[in-house]
Parts: sequence; C-alpha cells; structure tokens
Amino acid sequence: MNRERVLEAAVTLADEIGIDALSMRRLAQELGVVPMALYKHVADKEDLLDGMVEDIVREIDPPALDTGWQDAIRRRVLSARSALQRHRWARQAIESRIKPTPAVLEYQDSFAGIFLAGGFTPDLAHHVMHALGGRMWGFTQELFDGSANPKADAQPLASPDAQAELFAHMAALYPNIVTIARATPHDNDSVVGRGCDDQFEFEFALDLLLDGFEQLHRRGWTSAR
Amino acid sequence: MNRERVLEAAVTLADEIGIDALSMRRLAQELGVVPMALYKHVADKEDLLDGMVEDIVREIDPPALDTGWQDAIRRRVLSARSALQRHRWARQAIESRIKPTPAVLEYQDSFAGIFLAGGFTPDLAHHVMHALGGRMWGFTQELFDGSANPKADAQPLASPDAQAELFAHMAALYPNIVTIARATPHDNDSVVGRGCDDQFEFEFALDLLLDGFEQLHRRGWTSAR
DNA sequence: GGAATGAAGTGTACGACGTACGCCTCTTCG
DNA sequence: CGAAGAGGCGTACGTCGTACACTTCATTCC
Repeated sequence: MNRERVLEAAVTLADEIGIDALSMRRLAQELGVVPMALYKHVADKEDLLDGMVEDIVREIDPPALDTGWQDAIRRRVLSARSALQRHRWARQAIESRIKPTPAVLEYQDSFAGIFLAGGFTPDLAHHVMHALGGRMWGFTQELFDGSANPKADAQPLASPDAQAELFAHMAALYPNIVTIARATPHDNDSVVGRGCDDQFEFEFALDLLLDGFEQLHRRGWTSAR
Repeated sequence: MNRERVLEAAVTLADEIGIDALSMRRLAQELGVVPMALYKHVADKEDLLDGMVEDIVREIDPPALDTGWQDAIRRRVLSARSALQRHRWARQAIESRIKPTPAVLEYQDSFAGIFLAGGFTPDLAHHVMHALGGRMWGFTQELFDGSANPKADAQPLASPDAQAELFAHMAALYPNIVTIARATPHDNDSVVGRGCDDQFEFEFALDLLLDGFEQLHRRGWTSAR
C-alpha cells in the first residue's frame, strides 16, 4: 500500500458514498486496514483531500495547441467540467481547499499560458481569470442543486391536489420565479425543481464571458491603475 | 430565550470564531445554557445554519426602484456583497445549504422581478440569473482566499534569501503565473499571495456580464429550443 | 551472520462532536 | 388547586480525527 493506492481508493469511495460520508475510518475499512495505518501515507485528512483534488485535476485534458485562445479555453473548461461531473463531490472538495497544490498551480499556469499566448496582456489575463472564477473549474455556483448530495432524493411526490395548492402558494409568494419557471420546459414535475439544462446554462455564461474577453482584448483594454 | 436570540448569537459567534468552529456546544456555552436547550428553538444544526443564512439574506438592501434594471441589479449585488463581507463565513454557509428557505426565495424572486420589469423575457431572465450564479450573492468562487479561514495567518515570512529562492522556483515551474503576478501591483510580499483587489475583480466580472446581458436583451436574444 | 535501522501496520485512548431520550421546573389557565 | 405544556437540564450513545506507543519485518552495514 502506498499514497497512490490510498488516494485512488478514497476517490472511488467518495464517488460511491459522497464526500461527507468519507471518513478515515471508513476508508481504512475499505482498504482492509486499521484507521491509523492511513497516517503513514497521508499527513491528515486535509492532506488526503488535497491529494484527491490533485488526482481529479490531473484528469483534465491538457490544453489544445492547434487552435485560437478562445477555443482552447473553451475546450479546457469543458474538459474540467466533465471531470467534475464524473466526481460529484469534487466541487465541494475543491472549494474547501485552502492552499494551492502543485497540480492545481500547474493547471492555473497552463490556463494563464493560453491567454498570454493568445496575445493578452498579463494585466488583462489576470482579470479575465478572476472573472472566470469557478467556471475555470467547470462549475458554476449552483445553489441548491441536490445532485451533489445523495440524500436529496426525490420525495414521495404529493398528490395532484396538494401539488396544485403548492403551486398557487408559490405563485402568490414568488410570482416572478413562477413566471420564469413557466417559461422553461418543465420536464420535471416540481415548480422549484430543476427543469434546467445545466450544461446549457454553463455554456451560456461561459460564452458570454469569452465573448466579453474577446472584445476587451481587441480594444486593447487595460486596467487604469 | 427564543429562536431569534439563538440565531443572533450564532451569527455573532460565527463572526468571531468562524463557521467551522461553531458547534452546538460552543453556542450553548455562549448563551449560558446547556447544549440540549438549543434544540427547543432549532430542529438541528442544519436548521440553525438555514436560519443564520436567512438572517444574512435579510440584511441585503431591497432593490432600488428609481433606476434601470442594470443599475438596480448592480446595486443589489454589491449590497449582497457587502453583507457577505461583514460575515465571512456566510459564503461557505450559503454554499452548503441544500433547500431554499423563504428569505432566499424572496431574494431570488425580487431579483427576477428586476429583470422582468426591465423588459427581459422570462427565458432570458432565467439564463442570465444562472449566468450570474454565485455573483448574485456577492461572491465569486475565489480559490484559496485564506480570508475566509482564520487559521490562514500570515506565516513567519521567510528570509530574503529563501524568498528569492522560492521566487526562482516558482518562476521555473509556473512561468505564466509569475508573469501575471509581476504585472499586478504587489502590495503584498509573497508571489502567490493576494496582491489582488478583490472588489475590483468582482466588479470587473459583474460589469462584463451585465454588459453582455444588455446586448442580448437589445438583440432580442432567445434560446433556440 | 547478526545487529542496527527505519518504514509500515496495529492497538488503545482521548477529546471533540451532534443529538436521542427522559426528567424537572416553572408559567398559564380552567 | 390541579392539569398541561413549554423551556431548560443531565445523561448517554455513537461517530469522528488523530496522538502516542507498540510490533513486525525487510534492508543495510559491519
């Protein structure tokens, strides 16, 4: 057993039971070993999580070299997104990290490299990377997306009557939300439920930003310091 | 003692010691009461956190009525931002919520209302709200901003020699990051440290998005469904 | 060949944590 | 006055991360 095996087991275990249910004890059990044995390969739980994030980041495709910056960024981000979708816990794990680790720095560096190679000034490259924010990692901050949390199972689905009443209630309290919800295809049954196409929303915002970047770039934008 | 007092105490305690250090036991102690007493006013810890988030959301200014949508949104978002800056733990707390609560729904509803009143179709309003994502709450997903975590104190600050060596090391491994870091004013001493003006970055991205929204709106953009 | 070394795994134990469950002590009201 | 219910208390259980001291056991060096 070595660090690699521990991290690998942790990743697949987190895939199965979620990051909150992942404990040192549970992981040790999975590896057929006593809990304290893990500490020979991992400094503490924080270090374990750091390592897990590193593993995920390394799953992201390297940047494409044969295209313009805009396409390269776009592809890279979408690759990151698909990695994060293979491991639903990863968003939360990434957000909880406090110190950058080598793989993460490397990722950010190559990201910066794409912009610089595309002719961006370091100044502009800096700001656009901030603007991308979490989107650089393939996620937006979606509030209340139960998908990340396994215990957000679909509840028993109330009777049609109760559902109609709930709807009326919502419409009275939150008319604008209901207006918007009505305008979106509701494959799902609930009013508040996610009838949204996450991928579409993600690309919508991403492209909006990328186009904005392109305009600033063309205009030779610079921060007035 | 009542729910209100409990929530209020929880909020100020979290302001002081951070959200991770906030335990039911610690909170009870602060209120001069035995831990189990809290459970008469709060269903469980999740409920406590829900309530705390509600309190914070209610601190956000109501929308301005005498301006265009763009200004109204901008002001509201910046108001949310300042609320979240008064309570550093709030971002993490918000992100950890799983079910929307009334104050949160109300906030989102009034947000939607601004777009709709500004002439946005429900379709476009829907997508732009997704695009704002966490920015609607006044934060971007800043990775590794130790500010949220009190234990990320400035470390002893290595000797100039060691610092130069670290710098050379960074430059070798992460040339692009260093290039960018060099181009930004480094009030701070560390290479990786935050020499960034968070407020500027936030508004940069916000305005980029708002301008993008405006263009889509003018062009009568609609999702091709 | 035998002792020293060090890495890998074990066992026990401690101090947190959230909270179930039952009890007590008031206030309120008929 | 007596019943009821609300608010606070005490104890206890199971879980967590991990400190610390121990046993193995393979490798290395004389």
